[in-house]
Amino acid sequence: MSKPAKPRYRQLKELIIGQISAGELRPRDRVPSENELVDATGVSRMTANRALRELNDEGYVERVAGVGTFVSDFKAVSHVLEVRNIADEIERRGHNHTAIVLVQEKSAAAPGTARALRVDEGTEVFHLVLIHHENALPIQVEHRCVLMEFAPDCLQQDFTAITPSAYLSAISPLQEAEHVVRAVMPDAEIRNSLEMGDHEPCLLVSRRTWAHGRTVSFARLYHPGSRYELSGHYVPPGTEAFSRAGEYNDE
Amino acid sequence: MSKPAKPRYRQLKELIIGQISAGELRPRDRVPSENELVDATGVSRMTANRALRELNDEGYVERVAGVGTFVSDFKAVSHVLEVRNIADEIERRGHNHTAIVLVQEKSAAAPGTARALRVDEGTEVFHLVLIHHENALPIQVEHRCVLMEFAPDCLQQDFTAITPSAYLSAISPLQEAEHVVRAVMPDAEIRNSLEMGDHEPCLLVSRRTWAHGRTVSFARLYHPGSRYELSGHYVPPGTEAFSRAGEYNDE
DNA sequence: TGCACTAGCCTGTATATACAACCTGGGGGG
DNA sequence: CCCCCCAGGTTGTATATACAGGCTAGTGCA
Repeated sequence: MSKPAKPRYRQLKELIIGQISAGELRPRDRVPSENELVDATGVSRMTANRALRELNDEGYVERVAGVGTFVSDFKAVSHVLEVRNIADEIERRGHNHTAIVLVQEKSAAAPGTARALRVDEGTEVFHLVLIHHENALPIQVEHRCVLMEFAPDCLQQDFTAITPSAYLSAISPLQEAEHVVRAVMPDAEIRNSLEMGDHEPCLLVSRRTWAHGRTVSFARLYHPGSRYELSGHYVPPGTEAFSRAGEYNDE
Repeated sequence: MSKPAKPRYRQLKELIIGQISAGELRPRDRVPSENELVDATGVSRMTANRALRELNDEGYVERVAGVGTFVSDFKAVSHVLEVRNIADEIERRGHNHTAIVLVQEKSAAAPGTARALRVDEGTEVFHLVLIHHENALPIQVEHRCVLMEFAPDCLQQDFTAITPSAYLSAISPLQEAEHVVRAVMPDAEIRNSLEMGDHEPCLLVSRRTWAHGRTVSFARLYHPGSRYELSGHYVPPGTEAFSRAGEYNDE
């Protein structure tokens, strides 16, 4: 008994997603046009159109009438849980971003990290610790572990020039991301690094990213509670955007 | 000079969204079938199909082959920033939810609240304060302000039986939502309500919701940092789901 | 009464065709 | 040399048509 047989527009979508995942199509590359897909696969143009249109709606590609279809940068894929690059975020606010690298080494994965990355405890991974500054004020401590096979030249990178997040996006097409947000009290090291007062809480974002179905990286991002917030809003498609939230304290 | 004229499938979508927003079509109501739309508006069935299909993709409606198209509940609209109903969330974990109502009154909006709701300072609004428990352990303090015109019978509701979030969803189709997440230290009242230790931080979620383009409600949701986390992950459509994150601490 | 089957409506997909709008590059005129 | 304009490729939309598959209600038979 044969399977229900996936519809052809779906097969086309998966073909293209597969090429993006495999790295054959990289961000900003041109995707075959509708007519080229028609010639190559024998479907009708409306079917190719539907495949590309849905890939566009889902953020995989961006289409420009009269020009063509191009692979998106990952950030465009996810307006769900945006994979924030702290440097972009700061620059979008018109501020200046700088970073200090505290640790950049190969070391054995600690138990929690090993579980997060789904590797055996003690597996060697790249370990990074950075402090990110916004206008000279520390805004994030980044503890990151990266699987060695995905970024063999990790120790040679200058992470004051390009953030680990941007570096990983560049070398590997990120496909899945998971965030867990918690409020925690920082230990002395984090508190010092972020120049925080006593009894001031941290917003801790734990982020795992995947590519090709495998975990690539696990990061713990600590932010001073008094200087950082996460925000997001949902606007149904077709509605006009509205202004962002500010601070709303009643005292 | 006339406008570019929106495409007809878009007009159709907006027509139906409008009827949902206006309450003419309520959740679980049947939406006209493709052929009915063809007869009513003169478009071709493919055009009606595209309108309904996109409304389905966007979560406004749900379609069942052979049966029809039906208006969704709001929760399905946003898998972007899910509008969490704490009671549903707790029940999904298989736990027991109870709530205590501390305040349920009409009062003047404080400055920050007035700004968040975009009303004049001192405007009378409904003010609610609840403590939500998960298996008898306090998990959330909810400070909520609701515009009176949207919920005139707010003072008569029994919010131990139905959460304010569910109540508001039921009386008005929520369309836009905004969340801001911060780590803060609780004041004594919150700390007591949540049975928290000293120097333990709170995860504060500020949420505004809109309907019909107007702000409906503004809520501050305080959670004990040691017992609560927010999580979300992005998986591109077509990929198999993967297991959720747990706790990853290295000490 | 109760069961099986079918007619009919609904959505899902696929195709061929047509025209509009957009963008780029190149050729021709000033 | 520069600018304008147009040809051709590309996406965006609309339509008519066709067939497949899911679901329901009602018919009719046992």
